[in-house]
Amino acid sequence: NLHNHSNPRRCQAVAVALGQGKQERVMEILKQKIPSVRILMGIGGAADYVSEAVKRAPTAWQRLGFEWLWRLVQEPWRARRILTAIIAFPVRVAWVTLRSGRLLPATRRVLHELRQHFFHGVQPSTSVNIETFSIPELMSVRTRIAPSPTGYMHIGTLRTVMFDYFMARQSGGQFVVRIEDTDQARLVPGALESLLKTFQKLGIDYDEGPVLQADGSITEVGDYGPYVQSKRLDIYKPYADQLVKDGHAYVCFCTRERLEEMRAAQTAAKQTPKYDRLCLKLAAEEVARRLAAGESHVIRLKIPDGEVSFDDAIRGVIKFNLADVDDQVIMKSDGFASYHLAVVVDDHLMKITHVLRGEEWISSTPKQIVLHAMLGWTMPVYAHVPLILNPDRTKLSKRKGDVSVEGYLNKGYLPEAIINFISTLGFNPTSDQEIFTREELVKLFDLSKVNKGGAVMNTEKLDWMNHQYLSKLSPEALIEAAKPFVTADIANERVRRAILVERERTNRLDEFEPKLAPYLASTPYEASILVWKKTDAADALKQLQGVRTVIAGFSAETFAQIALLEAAVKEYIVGAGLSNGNVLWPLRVALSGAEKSASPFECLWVLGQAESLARIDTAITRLQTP
RNA sequence: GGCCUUAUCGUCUAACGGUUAGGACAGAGGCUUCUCAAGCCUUAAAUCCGGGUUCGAUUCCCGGUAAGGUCACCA
Repeated sequence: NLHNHSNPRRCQAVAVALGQGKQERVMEILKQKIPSVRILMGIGGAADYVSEAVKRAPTAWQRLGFEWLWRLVQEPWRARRILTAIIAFPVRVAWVTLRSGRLLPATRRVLHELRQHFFHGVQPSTSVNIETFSIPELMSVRTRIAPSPTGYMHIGTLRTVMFDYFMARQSGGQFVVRIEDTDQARLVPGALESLLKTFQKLGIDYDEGPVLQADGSITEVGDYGPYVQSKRLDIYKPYADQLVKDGHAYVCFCTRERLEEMRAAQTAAKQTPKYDRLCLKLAAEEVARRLAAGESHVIRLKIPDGEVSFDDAIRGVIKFNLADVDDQVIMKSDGFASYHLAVVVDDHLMKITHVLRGEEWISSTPKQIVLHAMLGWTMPVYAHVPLILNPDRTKLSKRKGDVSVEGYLNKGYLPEAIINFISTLGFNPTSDQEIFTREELVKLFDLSKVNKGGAVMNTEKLDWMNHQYLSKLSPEALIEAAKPFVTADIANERVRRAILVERERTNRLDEFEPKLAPYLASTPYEASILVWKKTDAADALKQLQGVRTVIAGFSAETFAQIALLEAAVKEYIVGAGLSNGNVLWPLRVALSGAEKSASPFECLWVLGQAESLARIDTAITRLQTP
């Protein structure tokens, strides 16, 4: 039994009266299948309290904490269970406490309740509203993302995708991709392909939906297709007709002009724009006649009176007065279902259990609740995730920053970094960890821990995170990742080494291109920068000449490793009784041509012996010719 | 304007009534060092305001304020 399963935040597992040892087994299964379930404690006899199969002790007994004694007297056959609860359980808690050296949250809670009970006479909390669900049903979490193909994937969509993905993967359920393209006017050619390609680039796999093949064609996988709404047109119509037949919806012939005028008048009168139900008054014969005449029409939902509420998995209960809800169009005059009908029908037919979507959808939820009620369907769990914001705290827009996932990919952010960053925007399962593997997120994701407030997209932090991921890449993986971002030939050993050396100073892959140039061709520089701050030009010249002879004598083996080069150069410095700065500064500048650069040893390694000597010679010439 | 939602350092967040309000990014300072970067250490920085409930409120309740979302034959 799960307390209030529709809201995971308040979802607590209570395993009940299945017999000795079986409660633990149920807890175990629950914990395995639904990691978000929090198990507080299990005490024998809970089911009896819940079902009120036992008569509670008189209040005085309860207050004094002797209910167990009362029950023992009343129901001696329950002695074993009651004694287990009052003796064995505390003993076990004490044992766990001693062993771990700290109070478990559940224990703290119980102690708190006991103190409240004894010192303040507060009644212990009791469970209410128990609903029963079978475990297999809980296991089959099905989430979906339903983008409309109007361009690239929005960064906010990606976050919802990740949350959907985590929920499905952690429960062994399915993640479905469905394309919502019922608005023919907004179709963008190629947008669907681009969207699916982004899924591939990010390495996000889904169980059902359209899949982009290597040859560019699109095929579908899954048993609940088609997964593109424009291919499901005939599926919606019968439901709309049924709603009309049942009196839940009606035909409307109002022209767009009339609707516009009506709204203008309502706005002028400071009323909320809402359809005035003119066509609801039409006689059945007239409707039939005008329909037969082929008059352009839509079908509107007849929103009933009253209130609806739903339990949002992130926000808790949200209530609406249906008087504020407009009679929504569910079938458009072109014969296409509108969004509201299509989602409800599709989510139902595709057996979606959890609907995760952006906060902007909250106000359209009542329409969908009404639709569910009219069609006699049970509602999925709704979770409205917060918006991603511009630095000025308005809804993220193209004008104020990059909103497309492609855009971030093209700037050289690694897929895993983008995913890590976006998944932990508005959600963090820990108090001090920032970098999470995808597996960790799958395991730790918890809808009830998702923040309610919108979050500003902080690209500086994304840069930092990308740098973290970049520095963890293997040399081969780094070069592979950098390949699309550099124009130089990646097969060139010098290019490869330069990338490896420069990664320390790189946040994004697109920063490599300008950094590679100085390694490929020497750049002009002022001779004065060859001189270290603590010395003069004469010394710089002398040190360069000295170190040049040493480097000229290095073997190919020495040039194969940075560490060997460093050891060899430093051996020379120490042996000749010189100091690091006097030698290394001019050497480094001679090699890199810049005041700020990688270490001289790294430069030697990248450039190789011949090029290094050539650059040192150039520097020497510079110092000699004033 | 109606309805709905939200509110912890500049930013992202942690703290399920008891913490000196924790971490991260960005900032400042230091160590290291041939420079840069990285790394390490230190530092500054927050519970929107007002009531209530409570021995005790960032946390629960109410009221303000501010911000955002939404009010289509778009999704």
